[in-house]
Amino acid sequence: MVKVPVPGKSVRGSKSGSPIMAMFDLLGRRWAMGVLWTLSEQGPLTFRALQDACETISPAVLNSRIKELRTAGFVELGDNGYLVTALGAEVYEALLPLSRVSTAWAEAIAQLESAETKTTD
Amino acid sequence: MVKVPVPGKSVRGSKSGSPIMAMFDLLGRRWAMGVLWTLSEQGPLTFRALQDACETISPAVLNSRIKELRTAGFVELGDNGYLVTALGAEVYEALLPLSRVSTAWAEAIAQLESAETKTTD
DNA sequence: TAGCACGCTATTGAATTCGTAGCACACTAT
DNA sequence: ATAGTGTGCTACGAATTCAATAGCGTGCTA
Repeated sequence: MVKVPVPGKSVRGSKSGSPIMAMFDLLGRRWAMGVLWTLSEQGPLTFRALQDACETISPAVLNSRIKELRTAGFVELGDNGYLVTALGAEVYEALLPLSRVSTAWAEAIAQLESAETKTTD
Repeated sequence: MVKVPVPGKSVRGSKSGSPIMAMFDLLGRRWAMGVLWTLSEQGPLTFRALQDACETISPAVLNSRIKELRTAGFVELGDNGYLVTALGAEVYEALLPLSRVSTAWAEAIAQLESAETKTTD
């Protein structure tokens, strides 16, 4: 039995189960976004290939996340391994802006650190 | 001492600390996205107001998330309570597409359930 | 001095995650 | 048939994280 957040049911952050809060509950778990991201970028991957791609994920957690993402309808198991569904691809697309911001974030931090080195310019 | 993922350092999913993986590590924690979302939508909120807005978050976790989000530079404490920074606002904007997808997701699930009721149309 | 609201911490127990080992199954080559 | 390999996946104990509640220290008001 897997406990997966579903929009419409009570989830963390919303007793009414507003879709965005259900999404946050589902994706706000360790590795959830990373697995979806990796699977979207590196095409169909077997369980072990996916595990390798995630570098440090344990099979237990990977299995949990896969079950959750499959229940949510974001991921499915094909002949060549796991792959994202059409809906999962949409989620991936929705994550792209976050990637852009993360780059800006990294640059902001890099500047902060170089500023520290020269005692605040 | 707070352990916050930072792009460039080793984070979950990437030893090299790729920005997106650092972002996933930071936002992929319980309530992280929910707090940022709530704060972005409901303007400056005091600690307790924010806690109420999140319905079921405990002060310990809220405090942790706030510290992490402040360290990341997404949130700051102003005169009228906590509010998102410019960078935090960008993250919120980047989360908007996810909100749209979550609605589509909710509709897909609603259809699945009504389909179940009438034994697959 | 007694309330009260603020941000926040301490504590204890539950839930989640981690890391490792290994199972059951299928396919292949010997 | 038997050994080897790769598959998805599970079990287990330890470590980490989270939850729920109580309460601290401060500043304000009366």
